[in-house]
Amino acid sequence: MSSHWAEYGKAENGQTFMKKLQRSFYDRDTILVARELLGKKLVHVTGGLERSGRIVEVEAYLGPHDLAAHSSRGITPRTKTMFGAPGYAYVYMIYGMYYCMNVVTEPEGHASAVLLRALEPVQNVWGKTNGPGLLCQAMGIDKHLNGHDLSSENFYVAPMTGDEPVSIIERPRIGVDYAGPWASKPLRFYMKDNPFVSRR
DNA sequence: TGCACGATGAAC
DNA sequence: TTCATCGTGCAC
Repeated sequence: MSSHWAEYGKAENGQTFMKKLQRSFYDRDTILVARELLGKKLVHVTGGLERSGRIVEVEAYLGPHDLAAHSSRGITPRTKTMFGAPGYAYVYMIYGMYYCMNVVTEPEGHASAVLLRALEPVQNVWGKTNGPGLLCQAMGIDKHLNGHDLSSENFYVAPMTGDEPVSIIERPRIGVDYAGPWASKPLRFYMKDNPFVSRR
């Protein structure tokens, strides 16, 4: 795990005061990445304001063969990011009023991703974060961040030391009833008893 | 060029 | 259970 942490932000005395996940973290099995994202911290810096939240709920979308995944319809202008390299944000508009944020996983062309569904507020987050649309709203995430590199300085995921999830619950994904046999697969993961998950 | 429908959230 | 609201994908 620690090999996926990139140190940055060296102080003048040589001390490292921050770490973040690097591309190798995302370039692995999607279910593994999804589970390991639980407990990590999503950070977004805009206009000098650093907002962050602990990831407490995610969903895995495995690739074109996964009928619930956007990539199952092939490469389109929207899904282009999902077909790209790992470690980039896939952000899209849903229902004409909300944005959803994913993290692209596995090697380029694999077209898999992890949807971030809920956060526990950590810093400078005021609105609700218990749902994919709400967390984007509260974190100031919108379409201009689609395709954004998550190893960048203003938008990334970092470990929260000594804050690993105790127990992970697996359930079918939300809102994918149309996906036939893929609708019931347990690809939604959340931290047991966490009050910030979108649904129980 | 038109149209049905969402990886949602909130109200009733 | 219904509705707001509009980009996307696919039919015509």
